[in-house]
Amino acid sequence: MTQTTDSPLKLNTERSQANSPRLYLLIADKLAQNIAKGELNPGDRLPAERDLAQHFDVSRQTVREALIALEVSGLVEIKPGSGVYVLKSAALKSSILTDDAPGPLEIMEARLLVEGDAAALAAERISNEELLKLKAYLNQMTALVAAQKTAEAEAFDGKFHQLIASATRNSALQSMVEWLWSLRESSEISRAFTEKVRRQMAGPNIQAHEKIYQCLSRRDAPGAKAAMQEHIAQVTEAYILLVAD
Amino acid sequence: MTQTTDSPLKLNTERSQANSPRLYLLIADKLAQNIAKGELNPGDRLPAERDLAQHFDVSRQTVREALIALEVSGLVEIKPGSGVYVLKSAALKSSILTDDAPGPLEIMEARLLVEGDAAALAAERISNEELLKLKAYLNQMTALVAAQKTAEAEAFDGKFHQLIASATRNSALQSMVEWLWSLRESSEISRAFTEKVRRQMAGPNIQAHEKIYQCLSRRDAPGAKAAMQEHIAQVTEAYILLVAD
DNA sequence: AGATTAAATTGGTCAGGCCTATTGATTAAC
DNA sequence: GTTAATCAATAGGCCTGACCAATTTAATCT
Repeated sequence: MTQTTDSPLKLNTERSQANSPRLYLLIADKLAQNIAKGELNPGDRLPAERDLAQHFDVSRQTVREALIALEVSGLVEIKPGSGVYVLKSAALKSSILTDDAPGPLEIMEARLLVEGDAAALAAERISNEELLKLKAYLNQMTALVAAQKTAEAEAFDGKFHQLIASATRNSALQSMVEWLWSLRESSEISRAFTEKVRRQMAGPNIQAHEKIYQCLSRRDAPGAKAAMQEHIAQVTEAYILLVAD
Repeated sequence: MTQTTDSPLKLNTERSQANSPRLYLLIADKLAQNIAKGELNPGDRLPAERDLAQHFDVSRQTVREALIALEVSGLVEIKPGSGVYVLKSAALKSSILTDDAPGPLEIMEARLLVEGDAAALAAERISNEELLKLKAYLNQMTALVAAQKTAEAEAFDGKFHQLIASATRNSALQSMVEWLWSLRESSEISRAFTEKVRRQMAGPNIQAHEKIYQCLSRRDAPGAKAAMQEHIAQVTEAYILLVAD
């Protein structure tokens, strides 16, 4: 869970139709799965490049490329002369790749708590500049919703929440919000829920976001927290209603 | 902030000096800088691998590894048979990637909020079995502290907190607590922080953990939250005092 | 046993080669 | 003349085999 907005491994990008199953990506994927599956624990040293090459029946260069992909993704650390080691945070990062990702309700519950806290903190620390930016997002969101462009509107929804997290001046908090947001697309079931909600509600709730913005602009920490939690709780409610189908 | 010219890629993180200047990271860094500098605009195609190799006076494999690093970082897209293209979001990401790991105080602040919430949730959902396990951890921690084995005691400290997070029945929350805990070893400064606190305080604060356990055992959510936050605040306080040195 | 040194291991890089996919120009067909 | 098939140049994908530098481990010598 680094600051990079997208998922740790963007392996198999859009491979819907036998596109380019580049070998090193397959290898990287397999290794990542092994890490996520717990067969490789944090701190463990991976087999030597030469051994991996033999095991997967590929060249050493391909293995190297896979390992570099994993390193840049933050799953492993390559120590020249020593070996390749699984990082402690690897399990969390690779969890996005696997099916044991948190469910929609878990995500929403976590967001309720974390983003609530973040809103409260942000109310005390947000700058006027950021408030202006927030207002701008809100306006664009409003316009896009009015224009029925819900997809684009949701992009600003994300930016809105992310900016609040950023205003906490706490990068750890920011990363967590980012991560929770990214989880919406992490699993099949989450994607399905996001899609359903997207269809059900015609874009983000403008009033809810407006209320959050108002609280932040007057530096009302408890109010911001309450407004944020109310907002997320409302979305969660929509989730639950959809389950009834 | 350190005066080390932050590269767009988080490659070569916090190396004080000539640690492992792996060539492919240098190449990736240079290319990323060119992108960030605007010399390579989104949509542009990079020179061919063979040309880049000649330009940088390195082997083609090294260039390939650099390009793969850039691709995983989301800066470029590699189209087999066609070329390497700068992505639209490249400029944005190259600036985002510069930020480093959360600092000790950020970590503690995040823990204060997240673990506080987690404790409250856990109080409502923890099972008797888990309470027993928690008590067992507490006992072992106590014994180890008494025996001056602070290192082993801290291991149970971690287990204690992790079990509480687990008791929330929310895997997202659990992952975040796990991540925050792992961050203690993520950077040089955080390691130093952990080490200092470790030396200063003779092991985990038994009383604080006891209080948390008591609240959980009587299903007192607000109490558990308060106790947890008080505990973390106390550790943070200790750290701030140490900085005064 | 402890310190020192030598050997084995591991990642880093280079060289040259062959394959497949893409692309654009050439040519053939309509 | 326009379109379609063809072919060659170019791009990345992957392989073999080799050598270097850092690290680790084993052997050796106090």
